[in-house]
Order: sequence, then C-alpha cells, then structure tokens
Amino acid sequence: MSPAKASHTARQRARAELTREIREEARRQLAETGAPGLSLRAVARELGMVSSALYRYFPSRDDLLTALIIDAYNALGEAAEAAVAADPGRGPRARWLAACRAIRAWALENPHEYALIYGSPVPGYQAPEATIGPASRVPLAFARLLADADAAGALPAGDGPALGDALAAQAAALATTLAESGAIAVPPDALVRAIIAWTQLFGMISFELFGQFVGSFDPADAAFDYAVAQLATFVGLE
Amino acid sequence: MSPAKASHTARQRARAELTREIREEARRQLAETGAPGLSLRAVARELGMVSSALYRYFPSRDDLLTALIIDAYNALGEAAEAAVAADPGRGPRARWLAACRAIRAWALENPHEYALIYGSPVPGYQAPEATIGPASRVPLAFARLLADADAAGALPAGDGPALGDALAAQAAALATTLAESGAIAVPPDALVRAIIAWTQLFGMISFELFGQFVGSFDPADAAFDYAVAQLATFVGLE
DNA sequence: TGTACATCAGTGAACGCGCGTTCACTGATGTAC
DNA sequence: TGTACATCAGTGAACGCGCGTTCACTGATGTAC
Repeated sequence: MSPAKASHTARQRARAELTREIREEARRQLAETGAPGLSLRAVARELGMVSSALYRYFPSRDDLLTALIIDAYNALGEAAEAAVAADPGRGPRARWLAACRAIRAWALENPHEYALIYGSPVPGYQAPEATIGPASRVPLAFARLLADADAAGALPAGDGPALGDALAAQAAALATTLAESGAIAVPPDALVRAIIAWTQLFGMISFELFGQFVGSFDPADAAFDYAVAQLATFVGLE
Repeated sequence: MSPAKASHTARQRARAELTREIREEARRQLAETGAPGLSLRAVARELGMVSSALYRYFPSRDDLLTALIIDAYNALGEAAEAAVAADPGRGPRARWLAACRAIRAWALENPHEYALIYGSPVPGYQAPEATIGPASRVPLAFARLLADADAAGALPAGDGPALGDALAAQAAALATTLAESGAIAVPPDALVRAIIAWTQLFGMISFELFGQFVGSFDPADAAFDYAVAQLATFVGLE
C-alpha cells in the first residue's frame, strides 16, 4: 500500500483541512457581521487566498451558507442532546429544564448563528434537503425525552381541552412518523403540548436576542426560568 | 390670508404627498424583496426620480428603514387595537382571542414587514427612540385588556408558583410604569403570565412564517387556535 | 399688483466601494506502467 | 526506481453589477416690500 493511500492522499487531507478552515473563518465572520454581510471575498482575504480559489471548495456563496446553517443546527442539536443525556439519574422534568437552558445558553453565545437558523429567512435563499436532518435534532431530542417519560409512566394524560379534528389528524400523523422512522412513541396530545412548548421556548429566546424585552424583562434570566418551569408543568412533566 | 397659507403651501402639500409615495413604494419593494434588498435607487427609479432626489425627503437609507419600521409597528398595533375594541359586548377572553388572530392574520399578509420588526435585526441598524412608541402598541393593547378584565373581576389570582425575587421586582416595576404613564392597572403576576403568552404568540407566528413547521404542523391554523386558547386559559381569562 | 430676492425640489454626473462569478493559466501532487 | 501523463489547487485579471452618498447646477415656487 502506498503511503498516499494510507493517509488518504496528502491532497485529500489538505482539501479536508482547508474546507474546514473556510467554514471556520466564515463562521467567525458570521458571528461579527451577521448573515447578510457574509462575503466570499472577505473569507478568502482573511485566509490569504484569492477569492476565486474558494470555488474549488464551495461552488457558490449559497453553498457556504448552507454549510454554516448545517453547522449551526448541529451545534445547537448537540448542546440540547448533551443536556438531555447528562446525569441520567434525573427525572424527565429536570432533563427538560436542562435542555431548555442549554438551548438558550447556546443562542446567547452564538446570536448570529441562532438568527441564521431561527431568524428571518435570507431572501432568495432556499434551504436544501440536507438541512432537514440537522434541523430535526432539537425537536427529536424533546420528543425522545417525552417518549422516555411516557414509557416510565411519568407523562399523565393531559387535562386540557380535546384536540379538534384537524389538529388531531396532524398530531397523529406526526406521532406515526416518529414511531416508524425513529421508534419514538409519544402520545399525540403530548406532542401537541410539546410543540406549543417548543414555540414558546424559541419565542422567548428570539424576543430576548432580538431586543423585544428591552425596557421590560431585561435581563430575561428570571422570566426565562419561570416560563420554562411553567412550560414543563404544562407539558405534563411533574 | 394668502391661498398659499390656507393650503399650507402647494410646496408643502407636494412634499407631504411625495414623502408618502416614497414610503409606499418602499413598502411595496420591502414586501417583494425583504429588508436587506431594499434600495434607495430602486425606489427612486420606480417613482421616476433620480436617486439623489430622495435625499430631500430622507437623509439616508436608515431613515427610510426607520419610517418603514414605524409604519409596520403602527399597522400591526392598529390591527390589534381594532380587534380588541370591536364588538365590546364580548368578554375579555373573546377579545383576547380576537387580538391574537388579528395579529397572526396581519403577519401572514405582511410577512416581510413582520420580519422587519420581529425577525432578526438588520446588522448595523440601530433603532432610534421614535420606534419605541409604535412598538408598544401591541403590548399595551394586551395590557389594557388585562386591566379591564381585572377591573371587572374576571382575572382570578393565578394558581401558578410564586414569582422569584428578581422576577417579582421586574414585574412590579413594569406594573408601576404602566399605572403611572398609562393608567393601566394590571397585577404583577398577571403581567408575567401575559408576557409569557405574548412570547408564545410571536413564537408561533415566527415559526409558521419562517418555515419551522414545514412537515409537521403545516398548515398551522389548527395548532395556532389551540395554542391561543390554551394561552388565554393560562393567562387567567376564562 | 408687481418686482427682487430667498428658498427649495429635482437633475445629472461622479466617487468609491465591494460583491459573486468566470476563465485561461501555472505549477504542484498523484497515478500507471 | 523512473518516466509520461492526468488531475487538481490556487492565481490574477477581468466582467458586470448595483449600491449609498455628495455636489454644483437649474428652474420653479414662495415671500417681503
């Protein structure tokens, strides 16, 4: 076996390395400038390359954006999963709270990356299919947590009003998808409550990051903790 | 009295008219392109003027953006206020639901304007003080509704957990501000619940508009109605 | 009512900028015999 | 092990674009006497 093959080729290693460096530099600039200001030329400049060289690694600016979006979803997903998995002795409610706090912490640390995935869409940019998987990690982490709680009998049937027909159908379809593709068994009505909690969580974070709380609940730590605790109760996690 | 003064000067009328036309054209382009794509030159082009002429009306692009932001806040505020005020015989819960639906309807009709005020901030743009008033109209409409409900005895004390010290202090400060500057009397704990509901409402709308529901609760009508009803109950509006 | 001057709206050219993307090229790395 | 050829990374120049903003100007509208 030639050394080239053993190391998967020096060229290939260099290529992988540079691809990573480009992503990192782009992320650095994203953090400073925000998505609309991200520029291929600036990234190349910072890496000491000529701008056209980037086209050997990303066929267009949108592809670089896509890579950043995927990275952001994965980073946030990992943070949420880690929080859920840590200290498995805790009950589902504690794990739920930990996940919410981890998501908020990540968002506060990476506001522009958060805005990239949960803020207003970049006009003209169409997210490709490859983003769907990473984007699902957070919702899936919550769904798994609920399934665990339900399996352990810690998820009582909700006492809220019955779902309407349309909503019940959507929830049932989603529950089926989760069960079939991920072996995650969550009762449909718990799923609906979880979706509500999910939107609430991201609504709080967006308001905090995008400045809607300035002058009222600012800093938002106390309000966040309170809201998240209420939500856990609402979802059914005692 | 000279005719010029009676009509407040033909020049002044022309100026007011053109200022309005510029805002309208800009809004039209905002609706198509989104905020990042809004261009002074394009607006001028469409109005048949030379781009430098716009500077007689708006000193910079940011000032035009500010005008659009104020318009958007006012439009949404009016929609919410109208929904609250309509059919005053209804109870507070019905008015609450109507306001939520009106806000969502406005957002769906004007997605780019919604994104302008509730989406990710435009990098480098600093909102001036003049936006604060218009931005407060929606929260104030909700606050007034709660105050009315409370005055009518329709807002029972919450059965949720007690507020922590920090949160209680923030809520009390906000309640004082509302009482002093707007003569709106809302109990602090109701205020906290209302803030939570407020973030939930905008979280749902943002998720719907920005595409997070694609593949699950899409269309979101049923989930929205369900969530909003749950929220009204949570806030204490029976 | 008429004239002289001041104010202001709109013009057109220009400045200086940065951007995404293409393309023919050089020179280094990898591959096959 | 050495040579001939193929692959590929990076260069540098260029294309074509649109943008925000400034500035000296013309000509119309408004004002004071």
